[in-house]
Amino acid sequence: MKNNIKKHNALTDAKTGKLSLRSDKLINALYLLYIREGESFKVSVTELRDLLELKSGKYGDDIASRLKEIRDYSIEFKNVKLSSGNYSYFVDSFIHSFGIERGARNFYEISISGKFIEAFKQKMGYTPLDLEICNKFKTKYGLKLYEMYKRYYSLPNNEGKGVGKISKSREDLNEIFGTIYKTPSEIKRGIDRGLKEIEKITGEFINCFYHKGERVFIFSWHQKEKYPKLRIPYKRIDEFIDWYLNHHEKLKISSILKYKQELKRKIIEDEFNELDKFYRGMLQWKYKLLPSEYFDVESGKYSDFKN
DNA sequence: TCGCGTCATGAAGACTATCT
DNA sequence: AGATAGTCTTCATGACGCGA
Repeated sequence: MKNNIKKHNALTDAKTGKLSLRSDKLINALYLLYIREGESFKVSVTELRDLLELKSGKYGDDIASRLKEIRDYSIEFKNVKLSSGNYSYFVDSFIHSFGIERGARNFYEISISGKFIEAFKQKMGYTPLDLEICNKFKTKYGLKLYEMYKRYYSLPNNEGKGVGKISKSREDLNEIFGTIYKTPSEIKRGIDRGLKEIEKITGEFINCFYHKGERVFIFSWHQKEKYPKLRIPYKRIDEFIDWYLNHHEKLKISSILKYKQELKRKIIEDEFNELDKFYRGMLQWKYKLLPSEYFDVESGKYSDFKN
């Protein structure tokens, strides 16, 4: 079973740093259940234990107290628009309620606050997180930084292709971690521990240094190319497929959708033999451009152009 | 050179996970 | 449950740079 979850960015950003590490992980696990089961569900202690990848043992009391911790941890929202109305101020916590039915000690009845999730969804974007990886973290610095890294991983930036970058002030990081460090060096010690752990667990190396002038920590990392074999700009693919279908001798195609999907896959994997011929044709006839202006002989790739 | 703010560092003690 | 190793927080201290 693969426990991939999409954790909302706001949930990643939420000031959950004040919660203990296991409670933070528990939120991730509960969010997975929420996606799977809806707002209310019953879950066994054993299943939660497995989701948290804890060793076998009795965790009933421990998990119960953490559920209470999350239940009591409220977050403030300002100016949110919910289905129930517009609020200038709104306070809620992730767990709406949880209970243990008499005679069913090993089951929790949990109700997640839909309004809370809805309030979070005011913001854009989701961060895909792998619960199995998240659960390997032993330090909250590692976990919080990893969540941040995954969130910002492919964000475009000015540093040129292949590099991801994000800067955070000491105040930002104190909020993320739930700490009150007064100096960069103090917080850097935690960052270093966290980044070291990320490298150990995922093999991904993230660089971090303190920029004295701007008074921010700058995190940077190498972005792997998403489609290393693709030779034309990604955003031109659909346009090119249409061009190809319109300028190719009539094909007998039973499902145009499936045909397009397969063609796209071939283009991305660079298995489409007529790519150069037809892409050059499109450049020439549709845009009056010569491929020599946009074709890099060394890499065999076409760079993008205006229009 | 004095005062000021900023900072790095060590140390102490609290906390946590894990093993037996 | 107790021991232990590692993590985390906080504080005191002194260094550093900068402008007056």
